[in-house]
Amino acid sequence: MPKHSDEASPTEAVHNPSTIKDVAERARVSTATVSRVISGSGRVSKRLEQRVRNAILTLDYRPNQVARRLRKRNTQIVGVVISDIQNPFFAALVEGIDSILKQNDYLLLLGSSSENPQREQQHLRTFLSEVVSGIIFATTGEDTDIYSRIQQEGIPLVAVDRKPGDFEVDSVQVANEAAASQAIDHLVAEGHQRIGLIAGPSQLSTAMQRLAGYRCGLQAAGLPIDPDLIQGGDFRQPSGYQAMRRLLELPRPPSAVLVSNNLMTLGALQMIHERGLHIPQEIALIGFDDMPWASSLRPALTVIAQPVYEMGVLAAQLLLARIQEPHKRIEQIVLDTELIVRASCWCLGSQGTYSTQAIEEKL
Amino acid sequence: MPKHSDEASPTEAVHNPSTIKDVAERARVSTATVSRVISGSGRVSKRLEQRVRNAILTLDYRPNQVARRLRKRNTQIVGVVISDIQNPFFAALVEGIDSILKQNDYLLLLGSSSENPQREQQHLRTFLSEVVSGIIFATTGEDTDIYSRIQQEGIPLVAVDRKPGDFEVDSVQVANEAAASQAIDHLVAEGHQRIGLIAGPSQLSTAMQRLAGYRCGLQAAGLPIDPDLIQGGDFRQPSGYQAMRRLLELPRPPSAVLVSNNLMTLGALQMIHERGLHIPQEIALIGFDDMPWASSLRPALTVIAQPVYEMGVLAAQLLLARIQEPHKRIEQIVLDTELIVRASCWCLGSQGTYSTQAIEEKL
DNA sequence: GTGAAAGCGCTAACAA
DNA sequence: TTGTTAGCGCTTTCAC
Repeated sequence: MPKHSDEASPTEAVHNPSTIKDVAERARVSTATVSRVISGSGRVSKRLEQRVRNAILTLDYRPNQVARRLRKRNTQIVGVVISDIQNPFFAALVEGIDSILKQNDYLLLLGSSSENPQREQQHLRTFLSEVVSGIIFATTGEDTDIYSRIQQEGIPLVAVDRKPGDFEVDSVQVANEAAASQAIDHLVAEGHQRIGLIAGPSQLSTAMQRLAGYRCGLQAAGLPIDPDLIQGGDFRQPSGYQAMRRLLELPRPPSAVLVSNNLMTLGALQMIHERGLHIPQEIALIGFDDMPWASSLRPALTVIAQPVYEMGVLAAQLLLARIQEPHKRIEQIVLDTELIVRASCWCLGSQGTYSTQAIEEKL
Repeated sequence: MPKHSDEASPTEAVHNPSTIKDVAERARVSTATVSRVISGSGRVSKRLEQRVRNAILTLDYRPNQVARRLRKRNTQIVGVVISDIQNPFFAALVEGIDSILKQNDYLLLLGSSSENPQREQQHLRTFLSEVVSGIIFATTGEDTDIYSRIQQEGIPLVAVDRKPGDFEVDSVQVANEAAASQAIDHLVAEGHQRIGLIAGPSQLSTAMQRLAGYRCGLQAAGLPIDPDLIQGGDFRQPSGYQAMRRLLELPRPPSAVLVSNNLMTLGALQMIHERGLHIPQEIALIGFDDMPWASSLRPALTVIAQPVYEMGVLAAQLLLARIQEPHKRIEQIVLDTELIVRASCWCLGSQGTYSTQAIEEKL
């Protein structure tokens, strides 16, 4: 008697993966039952369930996510646009996001904008075409239009790291202004009077907030704000190099410099080394973002550490929460930074009296 | 007379994106025609095409990729498994891959294995469920079984950076052995006699090839191979730190060390600084992989630079070629590295007689 | 508890 | 050149 209608070659299957129908036939049940077993929803008798599981195993069946996604309302895909995955900051951010998404069986689709609004838009369009369940973005800072349009279409959105201007979204960022002003405080306490800033592009909230913090810190210390001491960059390495050059070529160069992001710090270091200047004796340095290499430098770099990974985690959690509950109140999370004092920010005056070793990060 | 059967509210659409059917109705054509216009395949009269394009514009229609993917044979998704996106090496690799995929309208799905075969397998299963068109992988080095199974299912595969043992696949890697032995040659030429190696995990082809190159280089110079001078690491930063410690604590420590990868170099540097040793006078150093921070170090780091981005590009091209032509001959690409001599590898004897500036990378 | 059947949005035969 | 139609593999009413 027929065991089961095992049409087609049973073991020879070369390419076509088995489908839910194959499983159903082999287990002598309907596809609906197979689906129920897989998803765990709906009651299925032990007996049938076992038959289905066996069939799945012997056929090495893997549900086709593409088909499932088409059928279901929620695609379980999240789009993430950042500026550059080669920047360790964003790499860590993405890992944080991914850890949460993975836990919740979401897929992460990544797009790099290279700080180019056009590319950013293109990625967003791709995401919409992929019918993502939500989007996390570090805006390039130009138009908030596209975001509000996306939001109006009912697609959950979370801004991370940077805040788009006047636009109301769930967001996770860092207390940039406080961070920068704290760094200035520290430098002032070390005796520095002429403190330079390598600033970032004006369309980025982070850059502007850090600039504000710099100003604020100087004012609090009763120090003048000398526009010459503020040199702009674009958050990339070469611009840090150039900006540091301009600072060093000033008639009265600064004795300490705060750099607004990690890549520009690298550039600034290069310039300092090229000039043969000694850190921190001739020029003290504080950078934004702690990086794996910061403590391998000599002298080790004092940095404003951001809880990057955590930002990613929170952003993802915020997004998932919004997906679950589209009309919940908007949340704006602001995280604190930590000034990690290493060796690059002493100043001549206080040298020796100040033990950086003691304060050294307890990593 | 009816302009067109514009059922449902025209402008109020809140969430549901418009479908190909909406476009078809608005343009008073069949969905097939719309499809033809979108894909550019099949002849469509100018008149209808214009109507369709108008409809697409006014409805802000975006094709649903999920549906399209289900229907088409080729999903145009490529899965990529690497060990860690936070490692700049892999970040650059992924960018290289992505650049080609993007050009060809492929989507990149990323998975990090963290050098954990289990996680690698899990990502591969995900890829299969997503019905990817192909997979690019930097193997964790354990089982080649799963890969041959995937290959047998007819899914194109490309190995990148690392080669899985005895398994025949398209691959892109670097001439690791030659690279390491070249570095040793250089150190020997600088007068070093005791040269240490911080090696990598034995299951990775890259680590083994670099070890072989180290041995080969010493032998070529007629130097003995002292097992004490070979300290193992796991390609992560802390293990480089530990390994360097073991080397420095040797009764007769090395005067120069070659480190098998970038992260361990960072760890090694930390240890060297902690001991207050001077590079290169007291210990010379050459690292694998050039990194943005390598030239911001003081002294700038001598490295074996790998054409990482290019590796990614080639891997992606190989994969696309294999997708197009599944039965073409297997290609194994091996790229050359470049020893970039900076300041970390002089030795006392030759100091001053050797101009690293001149050889400095012409970046 | 289980199955039949409709259909997610799209493409690709096949007709006309 | 254009339209009709049949699914891609899955989930989900809706009956039984």
